[in-house]
Amino acid sequence: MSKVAYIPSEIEPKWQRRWEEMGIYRTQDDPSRPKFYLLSMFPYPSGNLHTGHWYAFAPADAYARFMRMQGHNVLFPIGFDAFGLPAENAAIKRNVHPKEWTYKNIEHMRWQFKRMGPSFDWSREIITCEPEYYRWNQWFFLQFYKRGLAYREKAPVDWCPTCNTTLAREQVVGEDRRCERCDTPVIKRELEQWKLRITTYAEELLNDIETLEWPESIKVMQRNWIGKSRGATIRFPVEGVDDVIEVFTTRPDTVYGATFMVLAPEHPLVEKITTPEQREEVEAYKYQAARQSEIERMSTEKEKTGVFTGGYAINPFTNERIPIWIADYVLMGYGTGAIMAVPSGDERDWEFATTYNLPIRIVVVPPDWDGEPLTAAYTGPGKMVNSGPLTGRITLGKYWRDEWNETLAKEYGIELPPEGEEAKEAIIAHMEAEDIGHADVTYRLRDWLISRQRYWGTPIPIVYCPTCGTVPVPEEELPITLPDDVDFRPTGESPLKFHDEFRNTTCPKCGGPAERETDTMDTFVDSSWYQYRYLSPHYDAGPFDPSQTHWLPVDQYTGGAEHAVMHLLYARFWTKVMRDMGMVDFDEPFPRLFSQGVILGPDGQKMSKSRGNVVDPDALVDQYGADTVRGYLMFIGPWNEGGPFSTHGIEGMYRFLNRVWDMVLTPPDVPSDAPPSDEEVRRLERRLHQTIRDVTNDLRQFAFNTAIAALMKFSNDLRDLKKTSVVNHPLWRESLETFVKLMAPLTPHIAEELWVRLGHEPSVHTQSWPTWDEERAAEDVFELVIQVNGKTRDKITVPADITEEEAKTKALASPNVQRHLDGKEVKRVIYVPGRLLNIVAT
RNA sequence: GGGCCGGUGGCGGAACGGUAGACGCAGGGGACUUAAAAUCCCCUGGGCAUUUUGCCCGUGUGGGUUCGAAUCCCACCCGGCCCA
Repeated sequence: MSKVAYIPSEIEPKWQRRWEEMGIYRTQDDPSRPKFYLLSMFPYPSGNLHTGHWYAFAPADAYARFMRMQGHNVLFPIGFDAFGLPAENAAIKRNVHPKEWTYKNIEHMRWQFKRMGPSFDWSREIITCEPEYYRWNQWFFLQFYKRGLAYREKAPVDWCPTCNTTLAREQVVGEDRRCERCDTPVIKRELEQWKLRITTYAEELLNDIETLEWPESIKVMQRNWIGKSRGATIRFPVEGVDDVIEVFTTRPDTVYGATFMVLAPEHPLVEKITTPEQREEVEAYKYQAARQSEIERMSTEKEKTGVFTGGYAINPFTNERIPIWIADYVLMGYGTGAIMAVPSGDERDWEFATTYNLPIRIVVVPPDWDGEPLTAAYTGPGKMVNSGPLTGRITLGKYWRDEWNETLAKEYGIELPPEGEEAKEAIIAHMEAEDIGHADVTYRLRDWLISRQRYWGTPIPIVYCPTCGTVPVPEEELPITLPDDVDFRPTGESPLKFHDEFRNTTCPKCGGPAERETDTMDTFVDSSWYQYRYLSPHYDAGPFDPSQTHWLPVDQYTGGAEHAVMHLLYARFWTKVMRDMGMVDFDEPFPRLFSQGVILGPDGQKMSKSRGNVVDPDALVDQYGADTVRGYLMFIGPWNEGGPFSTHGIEGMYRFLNRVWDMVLTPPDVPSDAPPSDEEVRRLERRLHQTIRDVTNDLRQFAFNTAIAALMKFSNDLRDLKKTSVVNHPLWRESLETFVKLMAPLTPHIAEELWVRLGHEPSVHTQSWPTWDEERAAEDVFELVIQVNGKTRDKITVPADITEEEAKTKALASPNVQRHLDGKEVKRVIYVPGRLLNIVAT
């Protein structure tokens, strides 16, 4: 008997071509089926679709195919996040135009994608560097501007004095923060920058997190990133200067312990306050602080440094003179850029006070305080001391009334004071009455700085006119297109700055000569709304066709955890603004998010060229075919966990597909007149229905690994049964066909080929998903585990419908059970139907 | 320092509070072959005992809850990620 060999390189390209010709993945409106919008984060066109991309897209594709077979009208689009720095670096280093570089990469990646056999609707492809796409970035910018959500202000940026340009964060390298191009130490510089007012939505962005079906870890990251703090803003008069320092504190209750103040080095009042004697020292400190990143400045590991300005403030509660210092652990961008320092109630202030010998006054003591001096800051709840009218009150410390619970009460031995009596509540009421300060909330979240001094991005549609000032470009003039004929300078400065034709324009308002903004937009703008563009990628009357909104919102979003904060937060913000503009009627763009894990090299380390552990999917496709690669990646383990790629393990998947091929196509070696036994038919039927059930339930929850295991197990059973006369029963063929349908989402090419070779018309992918019958899946017997005192002493096969009484009788009849019960008295018997019987005896 | 996630055979990993180790890899034995590869069949957590029936240990560590814990609770150790 001749066997047909499984040769993926012959069947895969064939089906990829046929599917495209047949247009089976072209998504059309179809009110008869429930819609399902599945989106995977689109890739940056780096030029190579690596294993990580496969790990992101292959399982997502399997899910798309599964949902389609389950009767959904699935929208599963793809595109490229095509603006960004690498293209520009290639231009500078290798003298290729960013556009050329980008499109060549896209072309190659399309080819790589198609070899994976994904069911993308390519007709909806979007490329963000196309004017027809970024035109709408500009349009959105203008709407934001109109609504006061886009504004320009001076903002500190990393600046390289040699290259004479600002640097993106990733271009600043090393611990001592040098320019990646010329190795010059980078400094902070103030530049006029465009920002989007995401902070307006801080509270909503925070509150709506709880409505999202997202991985808990990502939700936590977003909450932390937004970083809401409750407290109070207090005004401290400055001695000898007609000015006040506003501070935000989360611990207004400790104000009587404020023994000095600290300003951020960039604080505008520093100039005014600094005395002539201190000036030189202050200036030197400001310079070195400007060189550090915020992460370094905020690090608790780092020793606290600072200098005295020579100035004094008045504590409005104690009327004491307290010295004003500057220190880099205070950031200008957070709160008011100034703090009241309470060493006894804040760890960093304690450290600073100790270093510079500043006074420490205890104002809160633990409930069980023994009167000994404290050796560290105490931030917990306790009793107020040395605090004027607050003395003797209870403070909840860093907690607020609504965060307080019994566990905390027990832990600290503190009873919740009546409303308004707690120290923080009392002092806030007092300062509001005296007009010294007020209750306040701050967020760690800052406005989104979108200006980039780069060429390869969306031009910001603004014109600067000497007469009219800042003028938005009228919508009808969009898009402002990027000129192609630009010179890239080795200094890295944006070529737009030197492109006269682009830069020089006329004022839309007065018609006089004016200059265009030459900054371009952060590429996170492109990805903040791309999910809407897929609805109508070439629509030219708006970002998307309003008649297509029935697809929204995205039903399932998938992507890597590296976008947990920035992209996902910006996209949420964008959608909320669009909602307020009346463009969409929901609050969240991605109600459900699945975050895939990271695929590691065979050594368990992150894949990288330097480690030499990179697995090349193209080579694997050549060797085993795409189905094997897809199947293996899904089989490794839970999708959200990632894991090491085993070059041995993939062999197992290849062998499995070969066995399936052989099982379906090689005729059984059983006489065709042998009658099948009822028992064998029943066994086949049971396993068939169990497998449909298991695979379906697994795929529903992205458990691709166990879905494949269930298929493997069934194929093992089928190959056993193939040796029996059950192959002469019609159920045999039905089982093979069902098997092929069940594997279709996971390994689409081999499934299609087998489907057709079984005598059907293509495509298996348009078939409906098999259903199971719980009764047919049911076992008629099970193995009853008999335990004595929780230890398994026997296992007996019993009918599924055995009664508790019968089970007990049989259990007690077991010799091994009797042996273990010898001399003991049976106290009780626990019976778990279908599982076990536990005899408790003493 | 805080938060989140994880720790199960030689390896990747399974396991509604109910037989720990499904499925696969690697390994061992056998069949087929002149031989090898491929393929097929069997075995494979550790230990003890053994003719079988069997017994003990075992899911990072130590406690707890429970008839019963990989699973729930507490403390700790280790690894990863995020925030400081």
